[in-house]
Amino acid sequence: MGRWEPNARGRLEEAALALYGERGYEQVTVAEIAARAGLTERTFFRHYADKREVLFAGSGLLREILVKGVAEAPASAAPIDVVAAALAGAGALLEERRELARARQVVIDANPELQEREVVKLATLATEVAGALRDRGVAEPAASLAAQTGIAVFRVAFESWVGDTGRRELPDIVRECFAELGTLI
Amino acid sequence: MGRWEPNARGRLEEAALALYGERGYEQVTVAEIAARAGLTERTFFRHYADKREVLFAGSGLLREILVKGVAEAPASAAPIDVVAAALAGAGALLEERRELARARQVVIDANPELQEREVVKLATLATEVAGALRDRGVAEPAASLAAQTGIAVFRVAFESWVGDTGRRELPDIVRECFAELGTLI
DNA sequence: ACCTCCATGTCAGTGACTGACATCAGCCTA
DNA sequence: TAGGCTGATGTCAGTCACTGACATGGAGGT
Repeated sequence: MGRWEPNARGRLEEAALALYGERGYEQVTVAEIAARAGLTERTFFRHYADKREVLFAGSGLLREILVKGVAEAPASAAPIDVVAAALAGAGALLEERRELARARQVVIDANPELQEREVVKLATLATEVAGALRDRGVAEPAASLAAQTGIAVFRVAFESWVGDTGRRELPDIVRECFAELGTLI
Repeated sequence: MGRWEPNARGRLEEAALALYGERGYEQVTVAEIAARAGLTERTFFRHYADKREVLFAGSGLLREILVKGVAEAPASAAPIDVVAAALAGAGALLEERRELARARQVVIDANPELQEREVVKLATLATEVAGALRDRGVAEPAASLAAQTGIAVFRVAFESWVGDTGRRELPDIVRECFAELGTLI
């Protein structure tokens, strides 16, 4: 085995979520998170660019699923349907990690700085989905419009899912919201 | 007259935009902005919550125009059309301040932290537009969907306007993008 | 046995941001 | 007109996020 305990990143993420949940994001110092993970402050910043990022490590996986989902959709599908299907797939991932996703969201909803980062992550996802659509041959501004709109719909669906007590599953809610968008326009 | 030069906020905003433009956001300290405005660092933070916010003071005005536009739309109009019209009105405001808006956007586009804040401001606008729609009797999730979608369209239109060399006017571009969204869905 | 790698530790610094208290022109009131 | 109150600003000391430079020592290869 290694010189140090394995999975430093995982320990940092777990420690951060726990401490943020217990005392609130602002009341926790990076040094405390690192100490709880058995590491030093300096090491925290080698793994995460800043104090917020430790909560958003999972968004890379979401990105992969979305981009892959868009890329692998049947060539005949309309852009907005491609996006809707990919987002339903991403919803399935979150559905699997329901507990974690909710605990995380409670922390984020309690702090404006974290909300800021969350919104940015979603905007980044939209940009990347638009790029994946262009790779399929979708022209601008249709690609950006479909991607931005799709992410906007996903935000609404996610919010509903997190607030819900728990029967309905996220992929279903996503599909319902897209259907409702169709009736709006 | 007062004990100090008037319009401290205006001087701070002007100094910040100039310095950010000259040397880049990260290379400028708050103390330098304050000095250029003939003030101290502490006073800067009495006017703006943080170093970024000085670039976003105008978003309050945009908010008022949007919310007012939504509230005063004819009762018969469909939610998405109400949002489109309000956003075209907001576009007219930016069209008036074209020079300032462009200089500001150049600075923002050069720095991720500022992009972060910008995205948050837009998301906040979306939330407030949704609230204004609900005040008109629009139910959820239609209100949030129309608002989020509308802001998404506005982002696309604004981007096109800023990148454009200058003939087309923002309100027109906004209306065109909404039209194109209609053909997409 | 030696050497290189690399995740981590250590330490000193910069700069954003905050709380507590001081200052003092203008205004209000007696 | 004297005196007190207000509010925008200054001053100062402090915390903490974040960074650069250098040290350390197991693991794995040669």
